[in-house]
Amino acid sequence: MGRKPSTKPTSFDIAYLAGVSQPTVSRALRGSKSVSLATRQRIQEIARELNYSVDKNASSLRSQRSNTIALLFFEDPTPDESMINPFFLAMLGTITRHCANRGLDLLISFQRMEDDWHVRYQDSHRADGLILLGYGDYTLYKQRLTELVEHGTHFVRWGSVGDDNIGPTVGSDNVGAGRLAGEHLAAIGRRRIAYLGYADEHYPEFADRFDGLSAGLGQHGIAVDRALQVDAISTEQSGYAAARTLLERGAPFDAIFAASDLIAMGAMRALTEAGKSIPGDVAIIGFDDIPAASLTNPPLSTIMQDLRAAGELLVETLLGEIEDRRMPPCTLPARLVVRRSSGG
Amino acid sequence: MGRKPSTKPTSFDIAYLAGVSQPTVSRALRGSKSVSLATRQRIQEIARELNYSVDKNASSLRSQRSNTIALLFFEDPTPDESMINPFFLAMLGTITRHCANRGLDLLISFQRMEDDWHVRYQDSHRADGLILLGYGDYTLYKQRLTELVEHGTHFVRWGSVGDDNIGPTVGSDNVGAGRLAGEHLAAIGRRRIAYLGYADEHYPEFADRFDGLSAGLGQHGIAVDRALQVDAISTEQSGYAAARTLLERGAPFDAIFAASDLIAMGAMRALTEAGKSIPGDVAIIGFDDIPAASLTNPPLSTIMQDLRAAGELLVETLLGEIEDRRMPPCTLPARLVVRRSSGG
DNA sequence: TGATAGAGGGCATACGTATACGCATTTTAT
DNA sequence: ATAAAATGCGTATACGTATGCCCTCTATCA
Repeated sequence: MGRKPSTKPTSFDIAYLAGVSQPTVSRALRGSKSVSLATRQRIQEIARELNYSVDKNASSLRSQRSNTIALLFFEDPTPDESMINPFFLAMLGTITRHCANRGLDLLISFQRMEDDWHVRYQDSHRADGLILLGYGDYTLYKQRLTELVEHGTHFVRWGSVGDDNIGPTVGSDNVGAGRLAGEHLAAIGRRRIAYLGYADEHYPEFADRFDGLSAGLGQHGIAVDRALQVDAISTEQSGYAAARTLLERGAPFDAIFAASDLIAMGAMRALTEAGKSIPGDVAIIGFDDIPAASLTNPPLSTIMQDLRAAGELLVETLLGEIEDRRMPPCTLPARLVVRRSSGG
Repeated sequence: MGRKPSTKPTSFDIAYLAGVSQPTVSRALRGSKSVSLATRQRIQEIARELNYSVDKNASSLRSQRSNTIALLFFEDPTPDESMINPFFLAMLGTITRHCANRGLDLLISFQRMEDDWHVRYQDSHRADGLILLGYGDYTLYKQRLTELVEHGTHFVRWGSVGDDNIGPTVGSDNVGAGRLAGEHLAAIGRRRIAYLGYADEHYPEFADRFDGLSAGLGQHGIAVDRALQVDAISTEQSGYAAARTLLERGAPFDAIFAASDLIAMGAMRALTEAGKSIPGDVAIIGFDDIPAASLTNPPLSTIMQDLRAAGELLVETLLGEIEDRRMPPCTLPARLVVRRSSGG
């Protein structure tokens, strides 16, 4: 049945019909001022009639610009290979949308850390730049980032915004967000606050959140007890394990600030199993506001990041890198969402 | 022939170093048998040393094949624009992975139904074909699919596999899955089974599930009461509304089969508000096994589709279209996952 | 021995667009 | 009035690869 009857029209076909040269067609379709308005309109009209569309490969080859960016995930390997942190999946939505607004195509890959991202994407001219997402062990991928910088690859990453960033970085104000959590927990009368999540250089974002928590509690005269901090990465399993460790340590606590919602959800499971009531015995606050956060029992208080702004800023920052107009580092505000898990 | 080491190496540079012609380099790198093994290896070695990578644009332009496919979402507009059904997000994972295995790049867009997909992707040679995902109103996008077919666009869609498919379609055995649900509910002693979800041509997958349910119940001598069927689309809000409608109708029921997990979750909220116990008063089964399904209270029984096979089959079927070796339609088996919401 | 085939690789060219440059023809400035 | 600048467009070419065709050389076979 219905095969393409005629061959795809080119700019030469349009040129012929319009009685001009091919370069004029090219200029007209890109809206160049050096083609008279009348000619431009005539050409665009013909293009529309022919259902013409610019060949992306030829265009990119000639202009050395693909108007495409690649989105890559940089996460610690998990047992369930195909699981991506829901938070980043949500960010995917805002990124695709903003790319569409800017006329960019988006290439995505869920492959874990690879040696040759720059080769696979930038060097082959598939993409003009990369967006790197994920909560991964920073000490592990620092090296890789350094290589990207040295190679001159254009990229931007989501992470902790600080002075020692390797490459341009976009992220939330994790310290401020941690402070919000601390102040809220203090305000509802909690005094012995546990923190589940790494608090060191392996996960700088988590460390920032911990620092913010300390600061927030400090304002209320509460000191953080290091015995109430347990390392965890951003998975439900890890959160569960961390909470069990916390319980086994025996030090009393009446609240938990988890470095991510997945951790918080794992902790809730452990607490429930241990017969603790939430928020009666232990108030809990998570981080990210993933869709599942409002479905837990009780619904989880959490920190909501500005996904929309994040997506836009990532894309804009990357475009800045590509077009050689570096943007100043900046950090996005986050909001506290109080639900029942912290006695809202 | 002095080449500046600073600029990106081309196949000519390699040819010069290897003392052969550029076409030979091209052949060697693609593993052509018409280049001797020795020459091939020498060329590949040089390419590695130079960190050479084939220019994707030039390659695609010349060969008229981009080795890229585009993934597009076809869903009913929701108030929250950036939300994509979690089920399809999960499928995204298996699709990206299989694309990677096949050496394909994946372009994604969350834009809703557009008029010019074929123009934007296939006609411009950005992609060799399209994958269409989403639970959308079939009567609305039928027309669009027909246009794609007439235009000769290569695509495959996820949906209800039947005889009257417009374009190649891949999907689960929705009828069989519905039957599983029906048999299970009958087996645990339920007799008055409600169905939440469209059951007509607007949502053929949902209709298949309903038909399967009827068949499954029929085997146990139970007839479905049309008064216990309420239309719903795949959102939590719609599920909530449908359950409220069901309650208001007043007809007694002791089980609900929801056409999707989101619908089921909305229904659970409505039932809980109405003071019904789950599964005591009403057993519930959903469909999709989204991550949140195991987090509800009680955990939701559901139908698990084979996401891995789905991703692979979508990609392979599309490749079949592109390479002009059409694959026979086939349907994927689904499993029942019993959790507490159906008294497991 | 001459005809033949296959292996290995070069030559020329096409893919479709964008852009530096040049050249008339106007318009503006002097 | 004339030089200078602007307008509007054509000419020529480059982007980097893949492929059809042809040639050479050796091995094979009758």
